[in-house]
Amino acid sequence: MTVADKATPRERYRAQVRAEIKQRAWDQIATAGAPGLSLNAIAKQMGMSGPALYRYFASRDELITELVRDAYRSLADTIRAAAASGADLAGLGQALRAWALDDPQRYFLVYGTPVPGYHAPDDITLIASEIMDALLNAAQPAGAAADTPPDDDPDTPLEAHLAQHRQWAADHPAPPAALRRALRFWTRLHGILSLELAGHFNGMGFDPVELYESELRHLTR
Amino acid sequence: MTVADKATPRERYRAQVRAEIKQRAWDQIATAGAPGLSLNAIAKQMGMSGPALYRYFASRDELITELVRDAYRSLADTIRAAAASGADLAGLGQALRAWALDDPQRYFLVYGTPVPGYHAPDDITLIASEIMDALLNAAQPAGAAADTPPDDDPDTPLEAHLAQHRQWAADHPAPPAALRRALRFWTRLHGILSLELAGHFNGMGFDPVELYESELRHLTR
DNA sequence: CGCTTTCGTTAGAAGTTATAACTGACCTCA
DNA sequence: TGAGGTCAGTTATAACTTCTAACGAAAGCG
Repeated sequence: MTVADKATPRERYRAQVRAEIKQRAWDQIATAGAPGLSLNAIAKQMGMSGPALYRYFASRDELITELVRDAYRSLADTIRAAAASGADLAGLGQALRAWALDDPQRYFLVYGTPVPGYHAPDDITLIASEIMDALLNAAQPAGAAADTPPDDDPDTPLEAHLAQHRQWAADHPAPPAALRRALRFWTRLHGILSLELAGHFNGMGFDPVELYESELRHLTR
Repeated sequence: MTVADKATPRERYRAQVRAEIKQRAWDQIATAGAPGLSLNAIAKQMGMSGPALYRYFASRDELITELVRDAYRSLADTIRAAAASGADLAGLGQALRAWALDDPQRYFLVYGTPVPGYHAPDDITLIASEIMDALLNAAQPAGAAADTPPDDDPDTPLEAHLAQHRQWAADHPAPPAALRRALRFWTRLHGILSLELAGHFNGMGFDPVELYESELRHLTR
């Protein structure tokens, strides 16, 4: 019994139409990118005339914001699910890559070029910090200081800085080394994924997955 | 004596108008991003009516492609200039960061979200490989195998793969270790810059430059 | 059954890119 | 110096886009 079943017929219909709009929006974005999204085209595809869509989304921006929210939510769920099934940092890396390759434009909706004026709603930044939280959890291994610390490249100046500037991890007990590790995980993997999905490796001849795996090895050694 | 001086008055005028169009296009992109670029608005700003611009650029896409080309050219020149003045890999990293921060939207024009259908002209990919070349030069230190190899994190599987898949560096004598180093330089620094310029570090409290410098230290240690 | 809410419609305003046809100025060349 | 061609910029127009306003009709609720 899903949520939709519990609502009035009108609400069910409304939810269904909204879902179809979003689905077709995803299709358009996948083939033409976010700037190629056209409300009019969606309406025509659905057999209704332009302005009808404004009953469901106040503006084109609101629709896109909704898609961004869903993309963030999807990524957060993917990461959390991987973490819940016992994946270590390397496992999270694999999950992240699979999620990115599954729908490149969805990845770019989250991590792509921002519109200068745009400011994400609070609930989206909340999801972002949820992702960060999962990363921080995985960044401090189970037997933390017990056995020989299998650390990747430590960096005292950076850790000193992070120790004093950790608003983003204020409510997380991770030590500076884990903060550093989580940040590197994020930035390094995003660097590869972003360039790969944008096609900057095309024609170079090597397989990006080798580079990705190599970075994962170093991050978790 | 610049190129403009040698041309006919008509060509000089034409070049000047083209330059002014591009300048205003940059201004628009800086404040509204690439999707916010409007040919009509530029024409009005310049005191002429819409279609006049089509004498100078065949389409909006052609104008943007021209801007992308200039952005690539600017980056390549910046990197080459740094390399020519004796900068090592870390120095190139500093130059790259300065260039990116100087005009974030210009950076995104090169490394931002791609339009799915778009394929860059050959001369642009040529500039890209020119950048890669400068990176490869700096990635193999002066006294390469002479003294104790001050290597960052080696990775045999990755280097083995790169040794056999080096089309992108076919005409460059750099050893696999240098290929790996150049690739990591590129992807890691882009990862940080991309997230920083997109504002993903906003409100986290730490200074991205610390992370950037830390990565540079590890890449060049 | 009647009232109200909501959905979808058409009409229209204000934009956009881009093309076609025309005018007028400049530049070259005889 | 005059004639012709080239080229810049114009207006008009088509085909789009987002989005608002006003209206009709259908569906749900008391």
